[in-house]
Amino acid sequence: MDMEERGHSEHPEALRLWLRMLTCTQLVEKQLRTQLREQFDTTLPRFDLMAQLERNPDGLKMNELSRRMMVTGGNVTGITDQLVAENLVERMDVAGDRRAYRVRLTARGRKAFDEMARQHEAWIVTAFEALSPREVESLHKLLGKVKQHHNANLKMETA
Amino acid sequence: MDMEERGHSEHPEALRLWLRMLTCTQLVEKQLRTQLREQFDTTLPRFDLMAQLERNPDGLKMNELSRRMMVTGGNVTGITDQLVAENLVERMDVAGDRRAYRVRLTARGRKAFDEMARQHEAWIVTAFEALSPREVESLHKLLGKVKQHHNANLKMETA
DNA sequence: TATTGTTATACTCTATAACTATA
DNA sequence: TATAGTTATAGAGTATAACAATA
Repeated sequence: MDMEERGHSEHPEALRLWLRMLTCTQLVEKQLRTQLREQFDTTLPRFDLMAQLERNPDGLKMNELSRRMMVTGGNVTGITDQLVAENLVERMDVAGDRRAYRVRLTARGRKAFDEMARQHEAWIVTAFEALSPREVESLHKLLGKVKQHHNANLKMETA
Repeated sequence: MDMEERGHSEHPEALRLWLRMLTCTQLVEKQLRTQLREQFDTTLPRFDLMAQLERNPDGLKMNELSRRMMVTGGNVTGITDQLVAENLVERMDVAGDRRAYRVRLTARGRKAFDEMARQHEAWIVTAFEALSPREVESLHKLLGKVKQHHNANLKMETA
């Protein structure tokens, strides 16, 4: 039927779960990309970067953006360049460190983002409307365990 | 902290859930890509294609692969070409339709895939080991609702 | 020396559309 | 005309590594 056919034939439960999770994420993500492109002529990474800045009105340094978006620095430079060219974000000097910038939304960027975010939220609500509030909470909690476990493992490797 | 900072400031529950789900998927997927590349010099789409064939020993037509992998036909051609060049899959003629092929694993491909699938399975089991069997089942079921709802919506649009 | 950020580059993945050949 | 598959192209998305400026 779809991606869930992937994997080894023994198909333990964790594998089945992963394939289904991947399918769901891809379904939603594909829809988001299409709609962001069609309705706002933008992309998911651009939306992500602006979303990070919306939550940090004082701006974020490039390396902070890089870490939060989980991509390498060079990519953040590229996306930021685009958004600066469209006057949606701006690079501010950081007092005391002439190497660094603080990137933040412009007034125009904030306005543009608010509009996109409203739509984005509606798309997401629709995508999960089959679940009751309790189920949404339950799913969120279970995924929290997965995430926490992953981060714990990362720390062990780094240490 | 990470991607979950994305989104509108009101952050209804569905949005929080989506951001967490996206984070989890990306964490696992990034790890899979890295390990597939380092240990087997391959990629996720190549692995996906072979996994589809492993579950269909008689092979699949190009358009069937395209649908199951959720990508367009041209891409399947490209990935198949690579795998054919490495003698991991082969294109068989379809009796009665000279336009179509049936793609299937070669003996070498099956052997290579089995090895990868074993590792892949172990990675996935590790990724979800924070969850009890009951929790895995619960997560699987909840995501099933999301998937089903999405497919139901698709059908309505098509009809 | 280490860090911040940029540049340059290359590759994977993807969609679109035009194309060939069969049906 | 419609379908199976390919080709060509363009763009998104990403990682790597070399680099400049500053700490």
